[in-house]
Amino acid sequence: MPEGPSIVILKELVAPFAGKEIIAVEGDAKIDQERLENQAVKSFESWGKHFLISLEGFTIRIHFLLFGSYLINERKASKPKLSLFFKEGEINFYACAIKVLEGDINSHYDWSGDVMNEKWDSKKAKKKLKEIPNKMICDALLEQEIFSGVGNIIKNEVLYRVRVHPKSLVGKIPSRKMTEIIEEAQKYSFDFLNWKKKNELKKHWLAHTKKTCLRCNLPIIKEYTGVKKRRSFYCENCQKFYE
DNA sequence: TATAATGTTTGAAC
DNA sequence: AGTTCAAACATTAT
Repeated sequence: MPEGPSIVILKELVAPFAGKEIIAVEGDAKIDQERLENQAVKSFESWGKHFLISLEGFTIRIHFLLFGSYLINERKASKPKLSLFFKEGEINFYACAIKVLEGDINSHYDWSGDVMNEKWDSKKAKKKLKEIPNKMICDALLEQEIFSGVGNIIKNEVLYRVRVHPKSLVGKIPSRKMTEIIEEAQKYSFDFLNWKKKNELKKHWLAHTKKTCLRCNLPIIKEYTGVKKRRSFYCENCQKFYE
C-alpha cells in the first residue's frame, strides 16, 4: 500500500468526499472521534506517505506503514481502525497509524520535501544530501526528510535506472550524478503513479525482485543494505560503486 | 504453514 | 545526554 504515489491515488479516489460532512465515525483509532462528527472535510492532502484529512482547526494524519489498507464504500472482515461515514458513502481505513495534528497543516509540513508535490524543491534535497556525506545512498533515498514519499521500490528502481550502486556513499557521488538521482526520484515516482493506476506497476520493474540484469544478463544481487537494512536489488556490473 | 514484504516508532543499551 | 539498534506492530500473498 505505501509509497507516495499510492497515497496520491487515494487522495484522488476520495476527492468526491471533499467538502462533505462526516455524519458518523467508528473504529479502534485512539483519537477523539466525536471531534470529527458533524464536521465537513476541508480537503484531503498528502505529504509523502502521509494521508491527511484536513478539518477546521485540525488534521487527521493516516500512515499505512507496511500493511495498511483502505476501502471506499466497501468493508472487509477485519475491524477498521477508522471509518468515516458521509451521506454520500463511507471510507474505511485498516491497520494504519492515526494521529491528530493540531492547527494549521502548513505548520506541520514542508511541502517542498515531497517528491510528488508541486512545491518539490530538488535544490533543497541536494543541500540536505551534502550534510550526510557518510551515509549510503540506499539509506539517503529512504530519508523522508529529504525524499518524502520515496519507498523501497522507488529506491531500487531509481538506483538501477541511473546506474548507481546502492552502497555508494553520498559524499563520493559526483554532483552531476547526484542531480540525476534526485531528478529520477521524482520522475520515477510519477511513472509509478501512472503504472499503478493502470495496475501494471510490477510489469515495469527493472531491478526490484528481479533475478537477472536485463542489461548484461548477470545475476541481480539481493542484499539488505545500509543502516536501514532494507533489501536492495542491484547489478554489481552495471551500477557504479562510488566509495 | 512459515516466511517475508511497498514502514515507522519506541525504548533499551551503549 | 546523545546516538544506535533491535524489537514491536500490523496483514497478506507465496
